[in-house]
Parts: sequence; structure tokens; C-alpha cells
Amino acid sequence: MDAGDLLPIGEVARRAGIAASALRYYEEEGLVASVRPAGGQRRYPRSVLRRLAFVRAAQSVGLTLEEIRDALATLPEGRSPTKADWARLSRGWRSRLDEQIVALEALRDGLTTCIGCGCLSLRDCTLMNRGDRAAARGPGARYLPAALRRAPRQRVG
Amino acid sequence: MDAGDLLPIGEVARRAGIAASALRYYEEEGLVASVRPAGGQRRYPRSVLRRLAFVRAAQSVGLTLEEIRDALATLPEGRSPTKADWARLSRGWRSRLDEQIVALEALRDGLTTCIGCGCLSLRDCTLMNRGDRAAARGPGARYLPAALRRAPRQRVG
DNA sequence: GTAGAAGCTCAAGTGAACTTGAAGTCAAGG
DNA sequence: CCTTGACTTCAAGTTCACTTGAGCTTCTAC
Repeated sequence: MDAGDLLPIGEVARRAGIAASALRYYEEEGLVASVRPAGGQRRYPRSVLRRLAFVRAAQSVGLTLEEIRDALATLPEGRSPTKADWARLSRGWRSRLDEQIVALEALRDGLTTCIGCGCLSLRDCTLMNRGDRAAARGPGARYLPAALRRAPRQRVG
Repeated sequence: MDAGDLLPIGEVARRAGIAASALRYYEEEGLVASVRPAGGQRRYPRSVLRRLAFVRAAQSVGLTLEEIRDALATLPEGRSPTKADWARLSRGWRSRLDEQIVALEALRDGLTTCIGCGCLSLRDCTLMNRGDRAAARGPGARYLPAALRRAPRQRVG
């Protein structure tokens, strides 16, 4: 293991638990980079695993790939990121996570007083007003990231 | 206001904060029903507002429309739902919400010890293992429902 | 040197939850 | 009667984060 510090895509996929197709997609989206020695196949430095771990975690927190890319873009160019760099990036999530937890707790407590009681009034209900405010967004899916969904029912195929 | 207990789609849309197109879509998906007097335009009983409030809230909790439809299908056919009925439906969410809150807290605490510290190790990290396990799902988007996302950035159009 | 695994690109498909557009119909006011 | 606005259907488009498939190339092991 010498120049063997460079991993092929299959190995990265296996180690990171991310499909090779997803890795190519991430590269296309500017989230990760690879080198292409003669032959044209992708080789990844081991550091990509840490980067992918960051992507994964950020997704769990609800960030989009675009947001994640922007966050990664603030990492220093020349040197490899330090603990302090990663800590800085993840610091933002903490508040985001706190916000989400607060929102869910409000939802839960709203349930007991508002839906749990059976009122379900549209005007009075903080739960509903929350929803109304978040209503005006474009088309497209809006649901929970994998980490938050219940049984991640395996696909049959 | 006599037979005026029946609301046109525009009014329902306005009151519920849900686009008319979404209401038609919900009807197509079996989530709500409407009557069609002569002329063929939809008229909704006022009770649809409560039903829509349920849909909204359930979405915030992360249920899919399919799950919501199934939940609504367990409501009694003849009479209008009582407090007890709604309470029963929303009882399931409580545990779901509790689960989600626990998951987010684990994520947050994992951040301080795992990513916050800069390790970001793929093998050791509970955060990552969580992600790995939830990985094997089909294509399609996975992100937070509107209620949990940060600034619901208005569309420009 | 060759079989077979692994990799490549590119276009197109997937899923959820809608929205948008076209082309026409209905209802209320003047 | 006529206009205006709200409503109708239906097909197609949108978003995000990918996956799948076809058709070809490269790498590894025997």
C-alpha cells in the first residue's frame, strides 16, 4: 500500500455506505472531488470518507445538498480541514437541531392541547398557524429525511 | 346562509391555507370529498376544514398522504367524528413525535461528541451508523417537511 | 491473453406532493 | 345579455436526490 492511499469508487461506496451512483452524482454537484489517473477511473483520497460522513450527517439534519456544498466550500483550500474547521461547520446545525427539537416538542404539546382535545380549530391552533405560514412554497416533495422516518421499509426489488 | 353551509373551493383554500389545486389533488387521492350540485362545481361542508387541519398536522409529523388517508379511513362513516375519534387518530403521532425528538436529540448529542470533536469516523460514529441503516431506500427526495425547515423562502414568481 | 469484475458516460426514470397551463364552463352583478 | 371571476378537466411540468439501463472501457487475476 503505497500510492494505495487512493481508493476506487466501489471501495468508497462500500465504506461510506453510499452507492457509487450517488458518489458520481455528488461529484457532479460539487460535493466531493476525485482524481483521474491514466485510464480515467475515479480515485479518492481517504479524506473523502470524512467529507462524506459530513454530507450524511448534514442530510440527517435536513440540509439540502446545495446547502451542504456551500458549507463545504467554506473549508480551507490548501490544507486538510482541522477539528476546528469541522466543528465550525457543524456548529450551525446545533442550533438548527435545537430549533427542530423545539418545533417537534411544540407540535407534540400542541397535539395534547389542540388536536388531542379534538378542537382542531384552524384559527386558534398554533399548530395550524405554523403550517399555514410554511405553506407558500413551490412544488416538489416535502417529507422527512430517512433518519427521521419510521421503519425504513426495504425495497422489494 | 342556509344551504350556505357548503363552501366553494376558493373559500376552503383561503381558510385552510391550502391551494385549490392541492384540494383537488387531495380529493383525487381520497383524502377529502366534495359534493357536486348542478353545474358540477365542488362544494365542501364546513367539516372539511377540520379534516384538512388534520392532514396538515399529520404532514408536519412526517406522515405521507397515503398514511394520512389510511388514518382518516378509520373514522366512522355515518356520524361526524367526535373528540375521541380525533384523539385516537392523533395518539399514534405522539409516539412518533417522541421518537423523532429522541432521534434529533441523539443526533445533536452525537454532534457534540462525534462531529463536534472532529473525529467523524465512519465506523465508530453512532450518527453514521444510523445513516447507514437508513440508507437502503429507493430514489426520490428525502428532506424535511415544511414545518421543520428553516426560512421557508417565498417563491419569487 | 483473456475472462470477468468493476468502472465509465449519458439519458432517462423514480417518488411524493403538488403546480401550471390550456381550453373550456358556471355563477353573480350590472 | 354580457362581462368578469371563479371554477372545471386533463396533461404535463417541477423539485430533490438519486437510481437504472445501455453500451462501452479498464483493471485484475488466472
